[in-house]
Amino acid sequence: MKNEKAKNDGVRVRFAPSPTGTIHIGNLRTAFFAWLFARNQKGFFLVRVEDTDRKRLDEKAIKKIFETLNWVGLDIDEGVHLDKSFKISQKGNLGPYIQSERLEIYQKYIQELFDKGKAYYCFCSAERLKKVRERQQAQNRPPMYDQKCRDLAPEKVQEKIKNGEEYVIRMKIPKNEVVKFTDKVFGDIAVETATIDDQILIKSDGFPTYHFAVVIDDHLMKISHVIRGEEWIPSTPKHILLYRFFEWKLPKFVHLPNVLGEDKKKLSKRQGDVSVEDFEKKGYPPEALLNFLALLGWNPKSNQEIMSQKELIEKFSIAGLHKAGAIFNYQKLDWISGQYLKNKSDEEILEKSQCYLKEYFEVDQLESNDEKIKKIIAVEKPRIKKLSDITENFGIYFKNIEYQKDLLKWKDMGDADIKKALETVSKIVSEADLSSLKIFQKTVLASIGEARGEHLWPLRVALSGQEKSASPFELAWILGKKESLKRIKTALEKVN
RNA sequence: GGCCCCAUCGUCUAGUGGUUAGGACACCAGGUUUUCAUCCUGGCAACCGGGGUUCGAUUCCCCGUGGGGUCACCA
Repeated sequence: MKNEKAKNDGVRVRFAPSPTGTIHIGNLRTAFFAWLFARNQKGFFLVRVEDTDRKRLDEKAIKKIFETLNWVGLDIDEGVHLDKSFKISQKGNLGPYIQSERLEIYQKYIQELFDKGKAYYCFCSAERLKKVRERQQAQNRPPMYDQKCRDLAPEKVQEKIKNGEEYVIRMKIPKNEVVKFTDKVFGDIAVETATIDDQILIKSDGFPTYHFAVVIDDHLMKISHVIRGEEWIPSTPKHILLYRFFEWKLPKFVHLPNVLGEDKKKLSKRQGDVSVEDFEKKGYPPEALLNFLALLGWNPKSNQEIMSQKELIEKFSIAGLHKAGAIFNYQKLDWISGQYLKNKSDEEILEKSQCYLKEYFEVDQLESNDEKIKKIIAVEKPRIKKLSDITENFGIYFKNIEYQKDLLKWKDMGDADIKKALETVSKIVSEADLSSLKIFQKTVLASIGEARGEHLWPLRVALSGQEKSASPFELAWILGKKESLKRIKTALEKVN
């Protein structure tokens, strides 16, 4: 092993995705912060799969989730991951790390709760529960379980079970207590138990709910810091009560402020692309996405915003976390992404753009245009924000261009002036060496002397047909002498 | 509705009991020997409101307002 540095066993954090869909951009941020914290502290980053919702389970989701994790490059120390042959596998001594494989464990601990008188069977039907809630809401009271089964006589319970009645197992929330805890981000939080529902721990299908499984697993897997979204703050007291019932040591709680959409609501599908896959498809470099995400709700206490992963790890600290929710700003993402792209080699961009190129070209076209595409990348690089932008201007280079004659006009030039300018540049191009962009540019500039705009503008329009484009030198360099001369000729025909 | 949380430029944020309230994105203007992009320079732009504590509050406390989250056999 290369990593001979001793790890800090005191810091163990986990990312616990649910295989009900793809990874949400907000979840990725949570995972990234957990990962940064683990790496900063030389601790452990684990991944656990929370697949206790059998109804919403999506078999394909698991694979996708781990492919996404792979794409962004968050390496794990323990738990579930994709092995070298891209198969889902697990590593570590405290497994299994997939909750559906831990059912006996939950059984054991629910029994302990029964023994301690902290849990009870509940036979209430879903319909009854719904009615109770509706009645409460009609009275403007908080919807809560009315505790009908909480004090059922043991004989009665046995009888119902014997009769095959369906049941769930609920936790007995103590009455008239105040649960207090200190969140590393939000500070002290206190909640009265009277406002906490008798939470279901085991569902009628025998699977645990999140609230139960998360406490058992976090404890058994020696999680030191529970890092998750702020939407979990209201249920944290339930978890704390469970820790108390079991007499287990509490982990530290680190709740992260939400990532919001433009409407200031928790980012969701309604606001556009929220799946990490969407950003991958658009060609945002993963490092750029991560860099952007890191800046949402956290700041490095310096003015530097573009940071390598190494710098991010060095600078990360929970103290730098902000409390207020942060709106996801696409313009800033684009700027950061553009910064990363600008610093990439042409070769890397070419390699990573293959999927977009294949979308644009037939296979044989792709090969024959190889040299030209490389030149386009060199020229368009500072113009793109994400890799999928690369084919956006391909029309100029690979298709016939169309434009109005007037576009050729620079300032107050007349047709005769344009004609003269085009004839001049045509001659220059026909005699120039186009193999080197630099030399070509020098040659042209030297030939036209002071009269730049009146030569370069018509030339550029003749070559691009666009109001905005790369420089005429770059265009000619990409198009080649033959095509360039042909386009200039076409332009001349317009003014003749 | 109950409970919980939050509040600095449009957005992401820094910051302090006394500052010209700082940076970044976006936007605007100028420059970078034609346009666009890149790059550089400059500009616009914020402490939610009311009380209190204090010599002095954007900062500390209270109330209000606004926003958000949560109250499932989903996580």
